[in-house]
Amino acid sequence: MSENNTVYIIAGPTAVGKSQIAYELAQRIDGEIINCDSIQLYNYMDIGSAKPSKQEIMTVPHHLYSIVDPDYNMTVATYQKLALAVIDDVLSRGKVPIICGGTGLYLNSLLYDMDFARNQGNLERRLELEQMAEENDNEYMHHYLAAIDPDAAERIHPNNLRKIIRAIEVYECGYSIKSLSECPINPKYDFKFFSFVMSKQYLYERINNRVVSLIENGLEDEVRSLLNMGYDSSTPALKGIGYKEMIEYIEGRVTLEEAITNIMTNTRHYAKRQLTWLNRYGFDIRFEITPEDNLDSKLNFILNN
RNA sequence: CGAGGGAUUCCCGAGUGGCUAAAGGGGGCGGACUGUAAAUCCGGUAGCUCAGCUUUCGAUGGUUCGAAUCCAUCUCCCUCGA
Repeated sequence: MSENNTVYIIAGPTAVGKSQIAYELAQRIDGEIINCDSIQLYNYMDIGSAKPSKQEIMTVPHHLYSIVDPDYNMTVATYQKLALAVIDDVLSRGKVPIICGGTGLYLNSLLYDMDFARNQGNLERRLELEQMAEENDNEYMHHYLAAIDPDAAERIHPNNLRKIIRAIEVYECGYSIKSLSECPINPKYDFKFFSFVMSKQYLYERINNRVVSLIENGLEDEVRSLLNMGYDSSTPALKGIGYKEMIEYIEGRVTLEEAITNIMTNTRHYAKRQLTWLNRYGFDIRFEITPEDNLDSKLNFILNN
């Protein structure tokens, strides 16, 4: 319908207020929001993952929120496929896609022309390799990788078992793990990539407040009901921040107080990793939010860039 | 009041005469990252004019060539007994 291929991206660390910005932006530019948060993809995990409210979801179309159950084996490749399809669908209807979320790798899968189809891997083989890693040490596994795929081995730290195993798995499927630097930007879209950051002090204050409100909003009940559904700490999604700590509390291994401080600490760590990740881009349009900024100042910034 | 135990770097916690600015963990700080990514992993972390010097192991004084480690006194904490 239109040859406009503009895709907005609202990125930033957890708790900077991305969802709200995306929501307001969508209303101004007739946009539709596409989730780029690995945990918000899951059903029944609304409070802990701080999903947009039902009210917001009813007002503006939100895509890829609550689309799989907590035990679903999600991967970037799947996410990429789903998200690209949604982007194209939104564009085809003449609306503006607004990607919102803080999962860096998932964001990369849209921003860059990453071809996951060629790097498949093999789950069964992965289990064998994990077994092999248990019987040997990290160094052994790293040597093993170095023998077959020296380039990958050079890029992966000897202690990063998970990545070593993945690289071996991929190599045995006839491919090689690539480095992001080999990947061009996805030429199909015209990205307007905004990242919102904050001073550590301000961000951490917001994180702490948010954790308190998650608890007040019923995080414990949400986690209990997930456990009642049969999910447990081994379920992939329940390893998310807020969930794993609450499970420890519910199982009596820590006090509520401890669980809360653990959630705060882990969220801060996560936010720091996100900030580090964002620094890699260099082509994002960055807005440093201060306590004095209101929604309008953020929106005007986006609309004027 | 009597008998024991303890005070260690931001926190927890090893260390019982030199190899100790002090293990390990946590936190804080920085970083990496193409199929679990809210994951996984890495590096620093007393100060300085930084291969050298200065300050640090409750406080003060002592023994010793040399002390977080031994001795004395003091302060605070814990346990048991009155």
